[in-house]
Amino acid sequence: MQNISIGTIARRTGLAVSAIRYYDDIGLLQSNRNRGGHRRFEKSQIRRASFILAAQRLGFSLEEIKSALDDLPQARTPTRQDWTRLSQKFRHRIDAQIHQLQTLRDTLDGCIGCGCLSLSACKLYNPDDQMGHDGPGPRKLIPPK
Amino acid sequence: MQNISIGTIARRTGLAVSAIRYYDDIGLLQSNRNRGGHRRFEKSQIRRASFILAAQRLGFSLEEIKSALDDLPQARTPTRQDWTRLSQKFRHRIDAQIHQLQTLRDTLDGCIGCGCLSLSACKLYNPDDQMGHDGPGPRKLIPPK
DNA sequence: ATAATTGCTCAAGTGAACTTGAGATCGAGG
DNA sequence: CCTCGATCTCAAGTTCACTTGAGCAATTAT
Repeated sequence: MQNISIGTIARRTGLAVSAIRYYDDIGLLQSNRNRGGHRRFEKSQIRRASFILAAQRLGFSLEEIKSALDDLPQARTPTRQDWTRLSQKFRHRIDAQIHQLQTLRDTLDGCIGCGCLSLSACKLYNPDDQMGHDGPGPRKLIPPK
Repeated sequence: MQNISIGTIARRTGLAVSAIRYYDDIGLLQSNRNRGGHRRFEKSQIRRASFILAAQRLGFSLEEIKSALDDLPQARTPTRQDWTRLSQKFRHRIDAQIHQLQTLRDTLDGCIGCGCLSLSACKLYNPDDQMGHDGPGPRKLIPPK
């Protein structure tokens, strides 16, 4: 019910105003308009925006983040419990990523020992036997599991 | 001294032929031309290409990878020692990344407990007090330390 | 009441890392 | 020798996640 401006969201989250507008356009954030046509956000959108930032840091694409946020109730303002549930999923993702990196590190240790770096069979280079990829554009850093 | 074709490099590394050409164009890989104008690669370029793939998985940009590879001797074909040195730097990077994620995870644990997810002061959302960023384009996943 | 600031839209641009397509040539197998 | 697949070049297209700019309207501060 609190009506806050796009500038306030920007200040509170560190996002650029243009980015917030973009998120609004693609439906990642929700806003209403006042009579003058300016966006008015509910306070809970700050939390949402911050979540987006945190999720990006973990390698989620906006698309993925959007579908994660779809878990939240749209009818009512999400409770702390709703967020905790989401955060816990998040934690699993972090754990998975740490695990991936550890595997990579161990494999690299092996490679340093064995000098196999040139072999295309090396696990370091073929981590998932999933080398071909799916179209143009930048490659994803750590492939969405 | 071994002359291998672009297709062979592709098969051995899993890279698309077009990607290899691209890497060649930007100087990430080196090739000579035969009389017909076709690229001929030395075998050591396979190792180089594989390294590029592995480094990408860790979040290095091609620019960064290029400068890392500049450590290798250009005069002679890199020895195993040369590669081991490079790989060890690599290992540090992995360790750093794991560490970053662990910090994030611990912070998240704290957040779940304290319910602070909405606060812009939360460390999870302001991991580096470095929220403003530097231009257009996709955000980097895990910012280059 | 008037500045100064903030916000609006819409189209176009950006950077990374490639891919796609057209049209032509090269080279290995039969 | 001929053919078919591999390669070539060059320009243009693609995706993501935004930013920039122009031109104008609404809000807020004085």
